[in-house]
Amino acid sequence: MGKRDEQDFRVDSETGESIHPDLISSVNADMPDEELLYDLAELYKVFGDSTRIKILYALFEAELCVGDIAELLNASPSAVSHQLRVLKTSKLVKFRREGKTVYYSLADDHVRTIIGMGMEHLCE
Amino acid sequence: MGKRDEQDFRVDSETGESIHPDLISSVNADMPDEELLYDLAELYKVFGDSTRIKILYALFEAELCVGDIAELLNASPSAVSHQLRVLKTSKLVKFRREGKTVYYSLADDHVRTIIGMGMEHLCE
DNA sequence: CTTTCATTTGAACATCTGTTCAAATATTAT
DNA sequence: ATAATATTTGAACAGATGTTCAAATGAAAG
Repeated sequence: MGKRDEQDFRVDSETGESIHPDLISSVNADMPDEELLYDLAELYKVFGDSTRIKILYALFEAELCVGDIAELLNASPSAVSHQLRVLKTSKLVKFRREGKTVYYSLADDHVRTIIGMGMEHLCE
Repeated sequence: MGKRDEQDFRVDSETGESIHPDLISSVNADMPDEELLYDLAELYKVFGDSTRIKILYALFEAELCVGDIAELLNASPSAVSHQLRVLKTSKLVKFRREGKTVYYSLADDHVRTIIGMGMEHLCE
């Protein structure tokens, strides 16, 4: 985190004016809050790892426990658990415990829709 | 790139069986190709940076040149250009040259839809 | 052809990320 | 209690990522 407050760039050396000042103002007016855009990027960051995408895709089909997911992805239970924590934090998956076993499933249908959109963009 | 071929985990020390073998097979059968899932993650990775999200959002409103975007985001033209290259590579933006100036715009409406989905997930 | 402006490029650097490994926790059975 | 199994956790490490800076390119004007 933390890469704000740089400086002012692109101020014309003579006049102090930018190329399209009006356009900039009008676009700027319609930009969502810095924080919202930051959170949005954070959300997509979660989808931006193939291990996590595989986990989500696996959960499309069924509720699964950590060990099953690990075997399915050919990954270590530890690695899977670490990533499940990320997905949990982003409220993309939910879980329930049954004895020693913890079962994970998709939190809601947004995940399907978001991934579906991505697939559409890729497959055309 | 490159983190395949680890080992086999989770093979029961005695029997050599996993907890839910049938489930694993059936889920595995419906999983898309490794490569497709990888590309999907790569696509989302592009959305997973606040600078790039801001650029895309700015382009929702209008076609803009590099300098304008830089001023809008309070970032250096160089940083913006680097990120525009990433967006170009992912076919999310297109550009045209007019004299010294290069104008960028959204490649298609998928970008809007994908970002819209993310916003929906956040704002509920 | 030299200058100027807009953009791009490449290398360097600091930061972030995901996996591994070992150890800890949780739950059930003996 | 002790053992066994499933999962979680934390530290360490390697690799990826985004910004900066300086230098290069492209295009129009003098």
